[in-house]
Amino acid sequence: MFDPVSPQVAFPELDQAMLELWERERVFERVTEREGPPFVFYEGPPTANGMPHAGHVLTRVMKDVFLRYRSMCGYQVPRRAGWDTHGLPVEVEVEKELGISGRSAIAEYGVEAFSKKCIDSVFRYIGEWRRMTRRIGFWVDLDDAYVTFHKRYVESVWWALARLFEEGLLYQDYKVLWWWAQGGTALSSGEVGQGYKEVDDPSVMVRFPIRGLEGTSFLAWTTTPWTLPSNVALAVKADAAYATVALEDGTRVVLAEALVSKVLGDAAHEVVETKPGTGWVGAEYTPPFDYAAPTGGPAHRVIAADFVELSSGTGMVHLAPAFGEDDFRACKAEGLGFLQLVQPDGTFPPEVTDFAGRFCKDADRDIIRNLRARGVLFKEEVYRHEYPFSWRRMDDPLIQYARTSWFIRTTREIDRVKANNQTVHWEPAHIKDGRFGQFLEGNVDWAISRERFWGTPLPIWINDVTGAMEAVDSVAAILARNPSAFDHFAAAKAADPTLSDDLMVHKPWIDEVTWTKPGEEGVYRRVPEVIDCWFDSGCMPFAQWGYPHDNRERFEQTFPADFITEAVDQTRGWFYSLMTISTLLFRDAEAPHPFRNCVVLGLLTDEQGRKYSKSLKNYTDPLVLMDQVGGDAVRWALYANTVPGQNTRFFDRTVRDAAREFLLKVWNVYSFFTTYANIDEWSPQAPRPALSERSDLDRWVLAELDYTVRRVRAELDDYTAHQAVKHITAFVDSLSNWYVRRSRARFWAEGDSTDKRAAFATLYEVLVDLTKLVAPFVPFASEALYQNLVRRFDPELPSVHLAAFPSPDDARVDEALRDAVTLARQLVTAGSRVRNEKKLKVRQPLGEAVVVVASDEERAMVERFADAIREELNVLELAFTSEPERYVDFQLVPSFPKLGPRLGKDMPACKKALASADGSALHAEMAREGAIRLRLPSGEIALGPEEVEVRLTAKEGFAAASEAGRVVVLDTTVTDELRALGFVREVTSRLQRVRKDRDLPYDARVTVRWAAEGELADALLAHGAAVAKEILATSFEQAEGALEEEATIEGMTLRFTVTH
RNA sequence: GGGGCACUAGCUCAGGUGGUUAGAGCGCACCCCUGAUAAGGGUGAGGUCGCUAGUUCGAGUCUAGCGUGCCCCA
Repeated sequence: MFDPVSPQVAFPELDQAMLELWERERVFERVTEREGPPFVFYEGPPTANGMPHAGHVLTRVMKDVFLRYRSMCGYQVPRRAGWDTHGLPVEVEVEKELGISGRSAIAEYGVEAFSKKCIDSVFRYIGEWRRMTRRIGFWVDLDDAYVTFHKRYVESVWWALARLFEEGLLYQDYKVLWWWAQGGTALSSGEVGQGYKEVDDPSVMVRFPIRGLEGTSFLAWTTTPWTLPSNVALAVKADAAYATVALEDGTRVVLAEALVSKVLGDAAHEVVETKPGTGWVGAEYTPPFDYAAPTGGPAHRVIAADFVELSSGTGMVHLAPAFGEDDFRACKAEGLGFLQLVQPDGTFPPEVTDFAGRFCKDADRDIIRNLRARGVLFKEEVYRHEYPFSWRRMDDPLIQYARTSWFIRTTREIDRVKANNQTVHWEPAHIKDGRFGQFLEGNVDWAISRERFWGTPLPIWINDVTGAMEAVDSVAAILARNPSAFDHFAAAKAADPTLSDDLMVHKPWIDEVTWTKPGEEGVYRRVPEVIDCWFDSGCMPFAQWGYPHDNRERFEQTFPADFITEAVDQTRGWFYSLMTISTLLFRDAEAPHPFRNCVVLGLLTDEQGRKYSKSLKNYTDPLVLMDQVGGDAVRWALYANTVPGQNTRFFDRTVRDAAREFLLKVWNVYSFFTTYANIDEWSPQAPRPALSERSDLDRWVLAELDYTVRRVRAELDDYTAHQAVKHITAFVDSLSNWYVRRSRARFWAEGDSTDKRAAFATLYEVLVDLTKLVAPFVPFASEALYQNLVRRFDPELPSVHLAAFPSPDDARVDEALRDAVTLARQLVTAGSRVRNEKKLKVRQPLGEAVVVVASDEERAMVERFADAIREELNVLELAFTSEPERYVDFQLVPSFPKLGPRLGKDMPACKKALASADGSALHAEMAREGAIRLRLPSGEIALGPEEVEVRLTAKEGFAAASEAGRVVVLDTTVTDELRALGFVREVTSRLQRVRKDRDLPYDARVTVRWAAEGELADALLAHGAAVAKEILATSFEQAEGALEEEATIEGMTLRFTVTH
């Protein structure tokens, strides 16, 4: 016996039961411990210091489906979790918690205490992450996760950095970067990109008096007035024309000729001279401020630069090399000096006497006022543009700021990275040469250092006297240089035994590590920087094992990954860091590495296409949704609705639809099966008829199943889950709406028969395979089915997830059968349309349906399923006509795919010739001769039967309809006999309803007494036995007197009593 | 300013290698079925496939330009 299965099911409760089952039976452990060829997966480490949302759910279920699939295919699939624990996000959370902000505040609070706080903060929401991960059914080993701040992990990262240093790929340079002054650090381009917002900024034109030309000034333009005290040069466009313009007040200004009217507008002016930009190169001028002089080279002269544009401003650009990347490069190329009159905290230094101590951008207004007062300001405007702010604190504007910084020379190796990229399978494919490829094209050296606290310390020590540098790759390497290097940490640990050993490789303790070298003066001291946390996560292929200090074998076994997937925002994040680091370090490895297949997921948005956001509250907490409709519904909805790389509007309705359309349909079939199997005491151990003994319907559904298995395997091998879902959905529809519907009577037939045994065996086999087929997608429901359908009879495997994924079975393949059913269903559709149009309800039997098909092959196909078509259309006879011309018009259309290559330019003529010819005659000719001849302008051609399609259209005047080129004609005459049969159906239906209303067991026998008059009575007298059989009545007798119930059929009264 | 992606039915979305009747779900209208039943199913209406050119015998599909939206970068 199977457990009885109610058609009503509470999926959330079922989820819980399955989760408990998995834990009780250690299913996850058994899956991962199994032997098999490896399928390597890398988990991109999330940061657990924020709440997980639906987007995280998407990546987790997408990882899960492919991993479960591979496990079921016999691979050994390691599923190690990881956590990203360093970096600015963590620091900022702690700052918020402490109510402090900025580098100096942290230094004041104490770096030691701050680092301890960071460790506490990193796993603040790990409970929520664990709960979400478990609830959605993502199998990952959270208890053996790699953690980026662990000493062993940090040492691996050090090893990577030391290698790069030795190869000259890690260097220090002075560069202009986006600088977060309040936070005291530079930001990576990815971080900067997250902080753009639209703001109004001043745009000023300032007079720069030309030396030696009394009364004449360059008119230069800038949008950052606060950089004017640090002016070093002016830039012109070499080949542009520059005009000297006399103004009303007698002064003269120089600016690009093209911009004269735009800048001066209606004001009276006269162009007195024009010369090219090159004519001004070298000219000297007096800068607007003289707080300090540039050092290291000449200054205050005009240079030519190619980035000068004439679309706005004056065509003369103020250059402050300390505060602009272009400026820096241009001035350096000319050998000019340098001046940086803003301090790292963003304030003006004391020598800028008028503005000392003020935040530079806040001083813009007063600087403009000062310029105006001195008559140097020419014009002031406001312009609106996108400007970057700190993504962690959107009130803090970033500034471009020259700093010394550490870089990885990625540009030197970028061709290797590109070649590696070319071998990766990206899904969707356009990422390779699109977003990711383009990013590589624009590659710049990776600014890797951060002047912060909580991160992997840069493992470079510099001799404070000689300047010699050393990179170390481990604690052991440090101890080899100075055995007592960590004595201070040991002392700290003695004072506080809870101090984690992982902190010995972190600030501030690591900063106290020093050494000397014999015969060399000076002390080696560490540089102050930590590194970009993207470098940490990019090292995970080896750092998760502590390689190369540890686990060399494990690393080699798990490199490269077969599969990773994350959202599109990781293109410049994890995908880049993984591939770049791997390419630089493992240059001899066979490409692709460190990942072979990468699925790039789009963003989830709300119904209006807006990003999910906490402040808008425009999404339901995924945990709440799962508790309402179940984890499988959420998973299925995500697989069915998200295409890799595409944003998806995902909201509650999507999930509810998924439950209804898919899960409930499968569940209903399952419930149907168990109900009748139990009534018949059928069990899987019962003898099963061989395939050849089963009906066409059985072999059809098995052929469909096999087709689906092949398609689903192919799609999952290609990482296109959404396509796999489509094939499964189509199969479930066929199973439910054709196989089960057509087979119902076979299951409730009396007694025993081969056909009945075939039906049970077939539906059982289909359900078991379907269960395995959908297990990677909907692990909970499939497990529930498996437990009841399989495990109770075969306790060997405790879980569907330990079973083998269904394999193609050549014995089941039957394309002809699949085509025949497709045709039968098309004819049913056409016939249903006729009934609909003629208002002939299906319960009224009709005498005959005439089918018109185009060929003998089609006729044979139809005959194979004639019974089904008759029953579906409720007609007594299914006939074929010998004179199709009576009912239909024939039209021949060229088969374009077959004829196109042969005929080429003659195609339109061929189509026209066929359309204008007599279709019936052509059809007859084809039947007679096996080919038809057509006269085209270019000559005569012959077309074979494969080269044309025959289309039939129903003629007017018949109850007929065409579908896909076939026609069904119904005889709509309702004879008395047919009318009587209609009554029988009506009465049967009413009586069945009574059984159901009384909740009688499916196999309960009843007796019926009835009374009626006229033709209704005649019908029941004639066909009472048929009614009785249908409703399991042991007697069905006409009666007099008091009867309990009454029904009206076509205006006639039926009275009856049903007794159980 | 540069790059990427998208634009298909009222809504949400599918549509290998170009092939001539462009599909699904939801919604809507009409209807059917009734022991899979607090479900299920059928039929229908609804589409200049963003616009304009081009390549081709043939373009939702390929090319170019344009428009709109989103993402990324500057």
